[in-house]
Parts: sequence; structure tokens; C-alpha cells
Amino acid sequence: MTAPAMDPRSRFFLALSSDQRLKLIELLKEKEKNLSELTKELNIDVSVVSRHLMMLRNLGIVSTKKDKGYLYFFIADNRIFDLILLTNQIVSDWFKHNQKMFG
Amino acid sequence: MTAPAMDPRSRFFLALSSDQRLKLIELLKEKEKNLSELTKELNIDVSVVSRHLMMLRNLGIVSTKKDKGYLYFFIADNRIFDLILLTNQIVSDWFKHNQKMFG
DNA sequence: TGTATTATTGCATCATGATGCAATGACACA
DNA sequence: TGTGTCATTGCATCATGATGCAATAATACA
Repeated sequence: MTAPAMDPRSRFFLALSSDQRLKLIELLKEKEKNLSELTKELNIDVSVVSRHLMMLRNLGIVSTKKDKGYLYFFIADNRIFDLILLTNQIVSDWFKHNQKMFG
Repeated sequence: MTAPAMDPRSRFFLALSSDQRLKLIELLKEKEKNLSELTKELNIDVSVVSRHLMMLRNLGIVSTKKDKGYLYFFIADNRIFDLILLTNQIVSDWFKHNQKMFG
């Protein structure tokens, strides 16, 4: 199942299947930020952060705008937060229901 | 980022990041089915289908019940359909907005 | 103009998901 | 008890995502 043949929805979920990319989305919820700011908050190489952001950009989750020499990243579609919230609820309920497995 | 250390939400999205697993969820929307029935509808080995289903079970998306010698798989939490519907809308709007890239 | 900062990309390496075959276990039923 | 079906798991292989280093391109600014 290579990239271009993959269903866009699967690809979309794949973009969200990373702790660090979810963290990036969370960080951008506050306000738009550039690559350096975002890199300071995660503990990984700037090239990795850049690639994570590229993945989110390619799916329209994140957009960019140039301003005074900085490239600012921001959330392109706020419905992503509804999606993540609903996921939090589903996962949280599941964990409560199965606390024996994780307690 | 290995399995147990991964955020459950990332893991959840990972489970949805596969055409075939999304297809399985779709097939189970109609009614509960067993492994043989599901395997007939996808074009892959039964062992692969079993593993896909296991992944969905581990995240509480799919549950099972034994009945007359068959193991029936069914959707455990119907909110998964809300999630997928919202995703369809986001992805669809994104493609419309960028039709030049995909037309 | 020269230097430092910002962001991306090539490359190599490692980890992990995807797949199919074969073996095994569980179980219904003749 | 023997046989066939159903479902899972071990194993090997391939594809792909994750990561860090280094190089490059673009550009702000002294």
C-alpha cells in the first residue's frame, strides 16, 4: 500500500498516528508558530519537526504563511480539534471500561 | 516510538490508517460477520484479516462474541462512524479546495 | 557584502507495519 | 475418536515511517 494508491482518509489518519504530530497540533492550537519555536518544545531534531509539519501540510491540517523572514505554521481546519476531542472521548471510555488491563 | 510507550490516541489513529481496516469497519456497519465472511470481501489472506481485526479489537473499535462455533466481529462503539464521517468531510473539503493538485 | 538564522532535503540507519505461507489450537459434528 | 472448519500465531520478507547528521537554499540583518 504505497503512498499515491492509498485512500486519502487512511492517509489522513496516518498523519494523526504520531505522538509528536498530535503534540504539534496541540501547540498550534494556542497560536501560529515557526519551526524554531516548535522545535524547542519537542525534543527532536529540527529536520524531523520539519518533516512532521510537511506531512500535516500535505493533508491540509496545517498551513503556512511567510511573515518577516519567518514561516509561520497554523491550523488550517479547526474541525481537526473536534476530531481529536471525539477520539479522546472514545479512547478514554474504552480505557475506563478496561481499567483492569491497564491499572 | 514503540507500542507500549505510544499515546493511546496515536495508536487509535494508527489503527484507522489502513484502507483495509477502514473497509472492515464499513463491512461491519451492516451487521456482525465472522472471519471467513470478511475475508471473502477483501482480497487478502485470512491471516492478514485476522491481524487487522486484532488491531481493531485491541483499541475497542471492534468486539467479538462466540455463537454456534463462529466468532462474530462487530463494531463496539458506534461513535467510530461519526469520526469517520467527520474525516470524510474534512478530507473532501480539502480535495475540493486543492483540485488543481489532483485533477 | 558577509554572516547567522531559518527551513528543507538527501542520505543512511533503525523500527515497525503489511503480507502470505505454514503450523497450531480450538471446537463442532459425524 | 477422527475429520474438517475456524481463528490465531510464528516466521520470513518487503515496504515504509522515524530519526539524526550534514548539505543546501533562501533570506534577514549587521
